[in-house]
Amino acid sequence: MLLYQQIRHHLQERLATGELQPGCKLPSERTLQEQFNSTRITVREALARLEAEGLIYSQKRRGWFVTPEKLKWNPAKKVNFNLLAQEQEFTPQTRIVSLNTLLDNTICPELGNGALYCLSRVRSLNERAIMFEAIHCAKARFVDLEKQRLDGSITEVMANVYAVEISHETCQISVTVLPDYVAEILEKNNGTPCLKITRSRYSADNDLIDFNIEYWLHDAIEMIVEGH
Amino acid sequence: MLLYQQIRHHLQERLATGELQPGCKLPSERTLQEQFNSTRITVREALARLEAEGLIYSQKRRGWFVTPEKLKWNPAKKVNFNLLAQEQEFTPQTRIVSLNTLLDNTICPELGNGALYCLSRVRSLNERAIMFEAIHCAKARFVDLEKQRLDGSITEVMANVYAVEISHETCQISVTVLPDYVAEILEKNNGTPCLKITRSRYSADNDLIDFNIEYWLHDAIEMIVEGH
DNA sequence: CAGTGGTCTAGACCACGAT
DNA sequence: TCGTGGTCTAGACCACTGG
Repeated sequence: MLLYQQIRHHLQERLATGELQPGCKLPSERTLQEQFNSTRITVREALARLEAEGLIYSQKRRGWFVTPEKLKWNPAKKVNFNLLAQEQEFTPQTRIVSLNTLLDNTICPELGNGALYCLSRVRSLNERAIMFEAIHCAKARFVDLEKQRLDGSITEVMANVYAVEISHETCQISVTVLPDYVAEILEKNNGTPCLKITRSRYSADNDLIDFNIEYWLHDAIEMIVEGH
Repeated sequence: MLLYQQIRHHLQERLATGELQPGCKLPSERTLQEQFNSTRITVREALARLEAEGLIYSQKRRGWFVTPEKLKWNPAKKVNFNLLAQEQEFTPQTRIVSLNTLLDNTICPELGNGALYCLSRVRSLNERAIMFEAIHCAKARFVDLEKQRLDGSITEVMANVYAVEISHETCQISVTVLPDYVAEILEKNNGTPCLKITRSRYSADNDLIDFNIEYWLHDAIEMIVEGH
């Protein structure tokens, strides 16, 4: 039996029995190294696999932790992140990273030639940052967006303030790694796996209203999809 | 700039310019090591990140290769793998791994107490194995399933031979790693990231017809989801 | 300040693939 | 048989965290 597999299985067992509870800190790499008469490289081989599996995650230079419950999410339904999280007994939080104006639209031709807003936010569950998103919409359509509350549901701001209703959307979902600048913002190592979701949202008459890019930590979300 | 980042960016660039074409083999780890005056550990650090990103993949002890195009797939639609693949100009293939009878159903209580069939298959695109699935259904409902063609659409066999129509389904989708036995079958290293999809399919009167577990290589699939 | 994880060196042996 | 990737050793220095 391979050494890193032994370490991996040892930790898996301690996770399965509940000896290591969600959120709690694992022994340090050097402790594990001694315990298994091995080296840090080999220990990290095991940890990397557990991380890919979604069982543990690292906080930069702080240590390794047991992954909390995943948020269950149905991408086909209009989501309100805060409500969804609360239903599942998480404490959600949204932090605004920036609101920029892009003078020339190179992101999404469908949104026209005019200037765009780009709203970047980080969302957390129980103090753990799990998602970064960049929301793009036409500045002309949402004048003075910066004067609105932007840490809640954008869908609701669009509906209530600008009378723009979202009727349907298309998502593309793939598995990749956080772009380096996103990893920085989420305080993750570069190369951290994630789900990338790009989302185009339309009005009833098929006008593109906004175009969003989301990066979810791969171990923080589980999708539910219902087919006809 | 970190050394493994330099190596990573160097390869990313060669991928972006098309110098390294989909399917083609990368230089060996030892070649890269010399080229960057580094060590294999560091080179592999870069390769691991490119793999997580979905840009390259490894074939066990054969080398590293550029990832081909992804299959685009809408999980909310009834899929026929072969048709879907052909539409996107792949050559699909299905290999039957095993058809077992499970005498006591510990997999899925909803399928009743009776014996279950468990059909395991591997699906490939252009000779690359990209998915493993285990299909579970009640033996009593699909007697002599082993006498049917099982390398095509099971949905069609159910409809045409057994007059059982699937009306709707629920999927759960998460990111994890291949279980070790699946990694073996797909000839991947253990710890390879994947999309895990569990799928429950029902008849119009809400009878559970089958319960399936699928493991897709994370770099082989992109999902499209449409929301109301 | 001590301890942590992140990065890196310079080797080694093995099983397996290609030839 | 030779080259490949897979695993492993025994160290090192650094940046950062936490007390």
